[in-house]
Amino acid sequence: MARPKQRILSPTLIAEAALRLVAKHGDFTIPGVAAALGVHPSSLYHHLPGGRLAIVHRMREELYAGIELGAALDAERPPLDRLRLWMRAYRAATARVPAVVPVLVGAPVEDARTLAIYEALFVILRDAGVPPEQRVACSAMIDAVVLGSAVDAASPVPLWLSDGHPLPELRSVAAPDDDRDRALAGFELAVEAVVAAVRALGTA
Amino acid sequence: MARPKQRILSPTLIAEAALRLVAKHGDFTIPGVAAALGVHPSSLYHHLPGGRLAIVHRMREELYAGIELGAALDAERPPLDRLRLWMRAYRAATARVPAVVPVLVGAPVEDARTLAIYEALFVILRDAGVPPEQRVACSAMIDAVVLGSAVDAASPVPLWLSDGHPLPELRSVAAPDDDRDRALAGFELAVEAVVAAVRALGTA
DNA sequence: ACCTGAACACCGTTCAAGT
DNA sequence: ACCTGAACACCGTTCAAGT
Repeated sequence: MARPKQRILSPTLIAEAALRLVAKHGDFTIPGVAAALGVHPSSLYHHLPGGRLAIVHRMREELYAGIELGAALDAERPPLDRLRLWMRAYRAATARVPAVVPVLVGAPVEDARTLAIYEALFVILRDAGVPPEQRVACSAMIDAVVLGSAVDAASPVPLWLSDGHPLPELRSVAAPDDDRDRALAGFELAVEAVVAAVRALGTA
Repeated sequence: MARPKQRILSPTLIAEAALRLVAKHGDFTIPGVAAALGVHPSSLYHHLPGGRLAIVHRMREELYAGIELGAALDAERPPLDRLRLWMRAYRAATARVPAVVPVLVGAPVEDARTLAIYEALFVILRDAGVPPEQRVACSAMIDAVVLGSAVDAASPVPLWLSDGHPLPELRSVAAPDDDRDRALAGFELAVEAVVAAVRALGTA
């Protein structure tokens, strides 16, 4: 059975399997992905010769494939509205598999799909009047807020809050936060903070 | 030479060696740390029985040992001023070894030193009038901004900006940004955005 | 073209053995 | 108490061999 009758692998299948593993265990391994697909580890290299890094690239592409930029690209809308839409869409896509963020951080953005998303952000920043020299720093801030919020929404109460520490203020907030809505509220708060910062940059 | 005349290892030495490796190569390994200290990998386990995770905990502690909270704890000062000081101190400490952020993200905060830093943040948020249910989300936002900025300040121009992509807005900002000052300006911008958000939360 | 199976270098961890 | 050295399970990757 050296060669099967019909294809049993593809870059997409590999990336999806890896995403499932990350969603379940917080990380993935080559043998793990292979096992999930009923195949030997070395088989993966025929479809993604770049090895582990190539898989990570594909995971990002897969994750952001479903993103709906639509209205965020509409030049008729006010730029700050488009910024809100962009942040929400990006966050929602990330929040589907929040555990993937630490995995993605290790690899640079290279795929066309994700680059197009950032291109849209830079168009928005331009239209909002942000000076060119500030746009990279600005996008980094936005990135941090969006990815940070996505991770936060999925993580349970931080460990340092869960048992009796001698730090009164940390303890006092330990009780709540099983709530998904609250994380979302935190995100919307951050969105408005970012919008205010961008507005300030655009009018200065 | 099964046992040396005088101690050649300690948790602090191990953590410092690991930090140096991360600063240089972006990551560390147990054999790497051992080699840097002129010792065998298994020796490390006598000082940090928790293995790799314990080393990461110690690295965080070491990194934040030098942090100067001072004025950020001064109850006389306006809370929002203290928030600014807190963010700058936290960011400066992180920026000493920015490459460590991806390593730290993988391990929960458990050491007393770092917990005390977060305790201070929660005191500031309380004094600023942020309702208890919002404080965790709020601290996550602040975390994302601070750590994101620290990483950003040390990374070169993003890869996706460095060569000719067919994405005009991304290309148009490719030129600048060898500058450390600009990243700092981006951070100060983020600080003011966060301060505005916290102020809004505190007065609502 | 596509999967197997053996092989290699490497990492994290354990543990008996030395002093 | 503290370091050695051998050992084990595991991971990422390569490559000749099969169909």
